[in-house]
Amino acid sequence: MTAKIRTRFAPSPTGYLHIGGARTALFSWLFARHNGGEFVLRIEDTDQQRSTDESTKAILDAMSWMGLNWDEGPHFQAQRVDLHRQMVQKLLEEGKAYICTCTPEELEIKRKEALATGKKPKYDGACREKGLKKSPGSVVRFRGTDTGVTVVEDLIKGNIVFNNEELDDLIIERGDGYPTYNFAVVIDDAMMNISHVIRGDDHVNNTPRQILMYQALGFEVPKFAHVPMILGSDKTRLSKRHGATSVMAYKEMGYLPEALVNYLVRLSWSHGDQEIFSQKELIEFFSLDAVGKSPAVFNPDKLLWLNAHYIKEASPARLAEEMKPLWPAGADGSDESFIRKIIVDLQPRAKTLVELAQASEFYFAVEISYEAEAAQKFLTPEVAAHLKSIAAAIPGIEDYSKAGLEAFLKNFIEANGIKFKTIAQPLRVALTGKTVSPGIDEVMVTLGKDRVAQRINAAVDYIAKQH
RNA sequence: GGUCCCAUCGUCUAGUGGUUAGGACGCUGGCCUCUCACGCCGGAAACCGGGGUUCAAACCCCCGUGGGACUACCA
Repeated sequence: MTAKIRTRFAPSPTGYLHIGGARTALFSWLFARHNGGEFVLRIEDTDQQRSTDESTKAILDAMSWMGLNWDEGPHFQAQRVDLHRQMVQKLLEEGKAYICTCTPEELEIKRKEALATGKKPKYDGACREKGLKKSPGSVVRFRGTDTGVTVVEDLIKGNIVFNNEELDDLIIERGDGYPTYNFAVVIDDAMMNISHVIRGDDHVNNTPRQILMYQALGFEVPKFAHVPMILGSDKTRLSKRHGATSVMAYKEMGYLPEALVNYLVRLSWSHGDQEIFSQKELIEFFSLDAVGKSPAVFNPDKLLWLNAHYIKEASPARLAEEMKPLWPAGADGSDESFIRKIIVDLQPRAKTLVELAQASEFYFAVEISYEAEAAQKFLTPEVAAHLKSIAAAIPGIEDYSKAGLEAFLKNFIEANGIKFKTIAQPLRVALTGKTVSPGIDEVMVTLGKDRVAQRINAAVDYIAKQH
């Protein structure tokens, strides 16, 4: 029997959850779920300077919002330093690591020199054979090998071969006594029995050194899968310059989590020609075999399209819930059936929840303010009489439904010998103040008899005043 | 500079030796129509270049070119 599949997401709490990190987390989560394995969350907070509790919370919130639930954790790496130090000690005792007293300044000078003379800017091994003892500010380095090769058997990229001589003697314990990332990550992944390390491919160059450490420590080497990065429109690493990169920023802009998830999963992953995936389908279909090797450019337009799709598909009840904090200031959200109708009217037209909220303003308005051009063009004396009689007839309509209203309007134009076009826009402006809105009948049903009659009469008054 | 990775429409991608190179976003023509959306129908749009291998290469190999990552006492 093979060991249980365990994946992890290990963000460092130095900011918000980034789109790229979220996609990596999503793949990791899907892989675990698809295989009936476990997904663990570990916060890599060994950088005491930059890590904050606020960031940790923000990352957890974003994960939850996206529905990426974890089975274990969050573990905090900083709480495990005793363990890390024990392992450092073990390597030291076995001669697989050594003390180094080179200062960052010295190293920086050597690096620059090497670069200037066209040599490799790697650690020169100055302290390697000195057999130094621990001293204030000294660091511990992992002793590498100068011969042989290390091959990374990557589940996405295939085998990658590294010459060991290219690999630095990495610092594994810093001057402040804290472990460095490359060491802590190995210890933690090994001790947490992570079977598959799924992470961004910016880590591939670290992997051979990590493999050497697994071996030095006598740990089993996990499987690796390095997922390609997400790039901005100019094909450089996605950053703020390309727009919002924080997951929660998309929530605030009115995106549904399933839209973001669906969008992100299709970056470097595909399942034939399918574009729309439910979470269930994702878990069913996801496979690392179908993850591509090349980086993907983040395309906000497609994400927006997916969001519009999911808004259309969402149940009005669900949207009513999502919309609660978003309605325009002063809007009365207590009338549930009114809210529901507004949502149904606007659903096919809104690309984001924020857009839906903006488009809803006229429904709630106590008094309609007309767009100047709209009023000038459509609220004219010619249509005043028609509007007046429609307003007068509203209370008497028995079947006040979309169908009933259609019949009423049809009847009305025929009786008056006019085209529907003659009164459509004037009615729209009277009811909404704008020339663009959901269908007249839909708006009338949603607004209800009283508001409709009142608004049309207000328009009639307006016309009288203007002319 | 060194090491490593990558390369099909503008973008996300399907494709694993023989296809009219398919789908999606965006763009665009039309239909629907009370406006705007939605929806439907149609269109333009790609195999980075050069060498091989082969009867046959988008697919395999090599070399270029281009892009990216890493090269910290960050993760």
